[in-house]
Order: sequence, then structure tokens, then C-alpha cells
Amino acid sequence: MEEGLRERKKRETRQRIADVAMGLFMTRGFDPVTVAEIARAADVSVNTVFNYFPTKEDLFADRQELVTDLPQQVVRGRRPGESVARAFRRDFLEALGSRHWRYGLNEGGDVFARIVNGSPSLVAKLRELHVARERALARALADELDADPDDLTPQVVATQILGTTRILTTHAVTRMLAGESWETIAPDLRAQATAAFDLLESGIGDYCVRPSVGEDGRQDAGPEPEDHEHGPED
Amino acid sequence: MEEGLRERKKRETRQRIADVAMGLFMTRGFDPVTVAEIARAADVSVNTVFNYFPTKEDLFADRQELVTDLPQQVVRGRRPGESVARAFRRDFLEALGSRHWRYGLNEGGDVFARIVNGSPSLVAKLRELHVARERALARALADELDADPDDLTPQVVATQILGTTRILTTHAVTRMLAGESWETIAPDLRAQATAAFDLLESGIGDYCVRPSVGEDGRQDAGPEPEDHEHGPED
DNA sequence: CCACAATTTTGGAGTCACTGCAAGTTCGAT
DNA sequence: ATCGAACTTGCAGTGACTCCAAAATTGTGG
Repeated sequence: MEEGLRERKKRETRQRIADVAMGLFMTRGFDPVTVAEIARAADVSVNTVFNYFPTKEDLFADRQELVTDLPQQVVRGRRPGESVARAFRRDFLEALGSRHWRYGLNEGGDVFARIVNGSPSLVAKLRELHVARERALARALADELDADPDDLTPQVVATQILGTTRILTTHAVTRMLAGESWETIAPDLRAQATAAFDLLESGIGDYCVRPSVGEDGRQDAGPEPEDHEHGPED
Repeated sequence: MEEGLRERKKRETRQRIADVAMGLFMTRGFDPVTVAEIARAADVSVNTVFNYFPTKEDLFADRQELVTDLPQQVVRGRRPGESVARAFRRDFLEALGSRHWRYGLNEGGDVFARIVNGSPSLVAKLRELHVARERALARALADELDADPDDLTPQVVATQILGTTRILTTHAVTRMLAGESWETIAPDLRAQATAAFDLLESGIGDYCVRPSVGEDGRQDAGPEPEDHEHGPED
């Protein structure tokens, strides 16, 4: 059954609602646009909107949800002899070079970023999406090595990798929002990404070691840990 | 003037509202309790509640906000010759041993966890708190080494450390919620924490390497690869 | 003690996201 | 054409949250 009229209409109205909503969001931001307004512009009732999209935020993140299983493709696409960290390094630098959208370095991605930044609920939604990606990546890694469910290594690795890319992209986007041109950002970002992935691969074991006394001027006032004693009085 | 009558009353009503709210949350969960109900129970108007707490979620996270600057104390409290990673390892294992509340391994912490898990908005709030902690830790690290603002290393390190502890605690809490006793969880958690921090210190460079063709076993892509010349093919 | 100003509290009206329900309306198959 | 299923709609309602203007309370100076 190659799609009856009913299913086509469903797909069409859903798409129309999403498009109309995105159009309004792009011009006026997220919060100022009401769902009633979207419904009117899409020529449907408010209930129909909520019939397709459980929340207003989903109306924005609609197309972006496919990003969730993107990390898994990187895992599966890594080359012989290549570790996951290396694969992500390569993937990130590739995306940086081609300005592919998969890390939010899209041209015009700053418009999206501005909208998201302007709405706390959208920021929250984005974080939710991030943890979904994390979970998906962790699962993919666990599958790859068929680790038992009590091995937390896949989750830790997933968090570290996606945390790294997250830092890199948010930094780049911040500079974009500040009005910097991509040409000035790109080389810095490339260097920062290389450094970050180097750190990711080699570990932070010797990062920020407190100098021993008598060594190197910066012996830093000995801060007594003192009041570790207040909190929710249980 | 060390606190007039006005300021005392303000502090008192604020505390009363927070306490009453927490009491209701503990017995009935978060979402089912309405702000109007809290206001009635605290003998104030709804507007007064919102006068002290910007959102309903803040009513729950009130005391937990001081947790934000907890990681900085770990950084400042590390011993001579100790790296931040080691300091956090030590701090985490200490907290694990004493069941201190600072990593949510509190006795009875599962009650909180159950409430939070039951409400999407509280989960979101918790994530927000987590990124606040991350930012605070990154700032502390940057201060410690006075790195320039374009060095992303502090942020990456902060994300990795807190990401690791987050994984550990959420895993432990999940098992708590499943009804397991602390005595069965604790030893596993200790081993997992040791493994996780080992990984954190030594890096994930050789994690999950795709075996070369014609080879099947643990071909352990050693610290050999060394092609740091990532010429992206663009 | 009495104004007088500053601050806090309150009530009321209103917005908006979102839910539930009971009616239409449309579509697919018989 | 007809019937049942699925989709849409209107309506009424809840609950968080805001704005505003009127009390009520507190601090200060005469």
C-alpha cells in the first residue's frame, strides 16, 4: 500500500505546520510566537498542532531530531585501525572544512543559535537532545564491543567525546554571534579542535597539577577545605 | 544595623515557603502539587511565592544551588603534586565512603531522585544546574592557570570530569531506584569509579579501535599511529 | 505620636501552553 | 451508498506566570 490519500494529507499538514512555524520563528523569535498564531497561519486548529507535536518546542526541533543517530554513523564509519576518538576528530575537522551542518557550523547557523539562545525552553530542549545523542552513542559503543550493562566505559567515552565537540561548537557559535566572520574563526577553531582531541586521546592525568612546595613560585595559598559541613540537614 | 525586623520577616517567609513546598513535594511529587496549594499551606498569596522564587522549579532547587561552587573547592583543596583528576577521584571515593550528599549518594537520596525523575521540568532544571557547575569549574581551572579566554582546555577538562562523576552517580542512583541495597551497590561503584577515573586520566585514545582487515582479535592499536598530520581533504 | 516614604503583600484580570471531551468531518473498505 | 475508523475541531478548563494598582507593613524624621 503505497500511501493512501489519508496518509498523504497527514504528512502534508504536518509538514505545513512545521514549515509555517519555522517561518514565524525565524522572523520573530520563539517565545513571542503563540501556538494559536501558528495554527491560524497554517489554517488548522490549535488542537491539530498539538496532535502532531507534543510540545511547542518539538515544533522547532522537528527536523533536528534526526541528528540523534548521527554519532552512531561516525562510529560505524570509522576506518580500520581507527579509534572512535580519531574518527570523531576526523569527522569534526571534515565538517569544519566543508561547513556541514552536523555540528551546527552551518552557514547561517547563527540565526538558529540566536533564536535558541533567546528562549530558555529551547535551550532546555537542546540539552535534552544532547543527552539523547549521548545515550545513542553510548549504546552504539556498547554494542560494538558488546560490553555488559554494568560497564560504564561506553557512557563515559560518549560523554567525553560529545562534551568535547559541544564545547568546540558552542565556542565557535558564540564568536559567530559576536559578529566575527567565519574566516577569522575557522583557523582558530581548527587549532582548538586539534588541541581538544589531543587532550581527549591522551587524557587529563597531568592537567593542572598543584606544584609541590618549594617549587615554582606559584605555591598558592593553602586553602583549608574547612566548611564541608553545611548542606541539606538530613 | 544587623538585620532589621523587615529583613528577618522576609527571610522567614521565604524559608517557610520553601519548607512547606518541599514538604508537599516529598509526599505527593512535584507536578501534582500546585503553586496555589503551596501558597495556601504557607499562608501567603500566590504572588508572594513568585516574588521569592521565579519559577516553581526554583522552589525545589532552592538549597541545591549552593552545590554550584562545590567543584571549585575540590580544585582548591587538592594536595601538592596532585592533578585535578586525582583530586576529584579522591573526593568522589571519599564521598562514596562516607555517603556524603555532595554527589547525590546521600542516604535517602533516592527519594529526591524519584521526585526529580517523575517530572520532566525538574530533570531540565537539574541539567541546567549541571551546566552551571561545569561553567563554574571551568572558570576555576582557567583562573588557576590563568589561561587566556581562547584556550578551551579548562572547559573540556571540566566537562570530562563532571561528565564522569555524573555518569557514576546516575548509574548508582538508577540501581538505588531499582531497589538495590547500598551494600550491594557500593563495591561495584567503587570499582567502576576507579576504572572511570583511570580512563579519564589516561585518555580514550585507544578505545574501540576498529580491527584491521584480516585481523580479528584485540589488535590494540597501540600508542603508535602518530599521524598527527590531519590534512582534511578539502 | 504622627505623618511620610519605601517596601512588601495582595487581589484581580489576563496570557499562554496544554489537556480532555464530545461533537463534527473525512477517508477507506465493503 | 454505508458504516466504522481516523482525523479535525470547538469548547471548557487547569496551571504557571505576568502586570498593575490598591492595601498593609515597616523604617525614618519631626
